Amino acid sequence: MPRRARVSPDRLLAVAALEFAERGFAGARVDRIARRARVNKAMLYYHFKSKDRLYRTLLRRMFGLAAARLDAIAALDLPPAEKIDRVIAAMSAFIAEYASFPAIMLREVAEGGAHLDRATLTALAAVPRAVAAIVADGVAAGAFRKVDPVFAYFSMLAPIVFYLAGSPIRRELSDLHVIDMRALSPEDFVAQVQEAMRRTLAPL
Amino acid sequence: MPRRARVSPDRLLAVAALEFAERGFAGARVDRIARRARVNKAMLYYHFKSKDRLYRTLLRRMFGLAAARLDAIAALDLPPAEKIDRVIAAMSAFIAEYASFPAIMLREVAEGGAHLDRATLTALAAVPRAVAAIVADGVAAGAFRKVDPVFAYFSMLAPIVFYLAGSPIRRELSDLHVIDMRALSPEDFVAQVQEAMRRTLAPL
DNA sequence: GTCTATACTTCGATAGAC
DNA sequence: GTCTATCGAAGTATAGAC
Repeated sequence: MPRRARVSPDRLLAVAALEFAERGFAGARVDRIARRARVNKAMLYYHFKSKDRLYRTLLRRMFGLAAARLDAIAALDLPPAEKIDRVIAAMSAFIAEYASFPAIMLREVAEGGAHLDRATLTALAAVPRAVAAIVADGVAAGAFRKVDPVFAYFSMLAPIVFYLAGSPIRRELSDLHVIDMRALSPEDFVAQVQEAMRRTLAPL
Repeated sequence: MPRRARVSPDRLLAVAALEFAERGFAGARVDRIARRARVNKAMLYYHFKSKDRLYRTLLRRMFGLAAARLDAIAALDLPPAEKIDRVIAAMSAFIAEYASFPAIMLREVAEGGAHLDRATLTALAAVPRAVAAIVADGVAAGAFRKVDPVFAYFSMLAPIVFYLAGSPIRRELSDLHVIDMRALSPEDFVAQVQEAMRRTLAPL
């Protein structure tokens, strides 16, 4: 066993996630990622070839993990309303584990997928696909009223992603006494999204 | 009257909005803004001093305009539910006029307000403040159930901003035949958000 | 106010030793 | 696999003529 673990690509990716979430693709600095991961910059290039490939590798993995969890929920034998509840909880839990996810997602949507290749876009698309499938099933079974699955996807995940990605700016606004939006806890927020989706999807 | 209008800061800002929306602050290129506006780069610096100040000027104006429209709605003598309906329609109309708004908003939330000064953050905060005030009034008057105003703000505006900012990536996904999410029109989307908010806020 | 030319800096990427 | 040193491209900003 080596005294010090060999440089693990996983750790590099975790550090890169922080940098890309905070600064975006263009604002991220390869030097800074290397320094934060305490590896040499040349090592980073040895493992990932280029900044682009590092970024795409990170996103493919992140979106793949998120989609896998949603697919697992979709495959359960549960009432559609219960699945939606779990999807919301699962995304919130996923973000608690991968705190960089919301900012990266916001940036990538704004970016229009500019730096992404087909494989990465496919991984990204698996997230709305999983949610839309659950909603479509619920509508077909009469458990939900006739809503568009894409609308339902946006109205449950956009608030969560937006709200959680917005923690830094809310803190900034509070610190400068511009406006205080800290009263609502993330847990309460998620619970309110669940309640809102029950009402939004209920038949009648 | 001069043959060619003098370089107007307004036109520079409109062009800058496109560039910042597409590429973000770090990805935006001053050269490119100048070229797209068909002015000399030195001219741009003459008017705005620096990239930072150009960016802040743009954001202050954009958020100021949006907040002014919401404040006007808040001041009307209407039932709270009707105001919420109008807020959603107004934001959608605002984005139709200023198409760069959603992407810039997404990026700035992800960025945590890094490039913003106090005046710009104040302008930005006026948007949630206006919405939260309407919701709080509605709750106090018993027209809405007891929801958190910040939650209500995110659940009505995040889907709209996210969905409209996402047009480029949805087109990209369609073109590559990854997933097709074009069935839902922006008008239908907005109408569904209005319906969802009615249900979310209804007493009981 | 408007332009050309350029100074100065930062960054992504690689060569080459070990 | 890991490091030091550095190259070349690209970017922000300004000096100075008109």
